[in-house]
Amino acid sequence: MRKVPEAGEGKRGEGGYLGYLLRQAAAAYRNRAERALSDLGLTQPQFSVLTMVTAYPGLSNADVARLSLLTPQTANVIVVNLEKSGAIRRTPHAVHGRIQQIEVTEHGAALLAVARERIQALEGELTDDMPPDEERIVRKWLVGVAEGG
Amino acid sequence: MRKVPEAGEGKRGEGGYLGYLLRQAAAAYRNRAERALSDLGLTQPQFSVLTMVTAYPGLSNADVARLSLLTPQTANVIVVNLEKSGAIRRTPHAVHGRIQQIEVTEHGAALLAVARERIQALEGELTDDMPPDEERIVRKWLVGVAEGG
DNA sequence: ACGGTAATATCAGACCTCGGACATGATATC
DNA sequence: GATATCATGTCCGAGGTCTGATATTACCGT
Repeated sequence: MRKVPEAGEGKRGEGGYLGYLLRQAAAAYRNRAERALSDLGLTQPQFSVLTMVTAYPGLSNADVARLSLLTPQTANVIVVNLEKSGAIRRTPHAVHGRIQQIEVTEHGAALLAVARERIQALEGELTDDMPPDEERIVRKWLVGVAEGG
Repeated sequence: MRKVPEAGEGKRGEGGYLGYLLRQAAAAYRNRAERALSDLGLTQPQFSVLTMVTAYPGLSNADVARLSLLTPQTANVIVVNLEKSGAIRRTPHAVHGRIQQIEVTEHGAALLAVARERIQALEGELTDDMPPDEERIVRKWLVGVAEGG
């Protein structure tokens, strides 16, 4: 056979590109999250938007996009899929004719309650064997990267 | 107006879900990377695969999938797009009739040379104002998450 | 030699994500 | 009041990522 490194090794160990490690870590966590939510028919972004809309009822699609740091198009896809599955409802704004206000349905609230528990369990695994000061360092770094620093 | 948190704030500050922070950090970095490579017609995953194939010529699509921790289908999409743009070439394996071996073209090598510099500049920004021991903590955490721990 | 198992490539469908484009409605400027 | 500007929602296209499914080819045990 050819001499090829092991899966996950090569340039992908702790010495590789940080951007590469970041992408793989995010993909791996996303996989776990979606597997944990698959029987609920929820994806990770849908869980995220559902959480947000529950916390702040009446958001518009554009609001969701801004809060999620997503584009309006992307937010729209997620919102449409959540609406299709009956987790949320959209009604035209009373005053501003063009705005569609988003509300969580009872079905959506029930879904979120179950999903939240599972995600929090996964969250715990992320910091299981890590001292609090290290977790603080990781959080600070992630926020810094997200903000573009 | 309604009382709605600022973009990037709310549950998304340093106190929010780690999984959420991870997803946003990865998305933000990916955006920066793709903007840096956009005039080359390369995406972040394409850069990644191109780097890998350059390091280990003759890989098959299945090899790339294993090394990247991706599914063969996903790897195929990236490889097909790289082939379409002329950065790589696929030739049937001399012995194993079904395997398609991947090679970097001269065009691809030139592309990679330019792209690598830009990505390394971005890499530097990721650790700019961070002491080495913190970087080590972050790297260790990312690898742990990617490995499913 | 044969038949089962594994590996490879690939098709189809779904979702997330972006950039570009456009129409409509709200607001500000003159 | 007319016009410019901006916000909103939405359509289209491209790329990446997954599951599920299928055809072909290589390998191996009997």
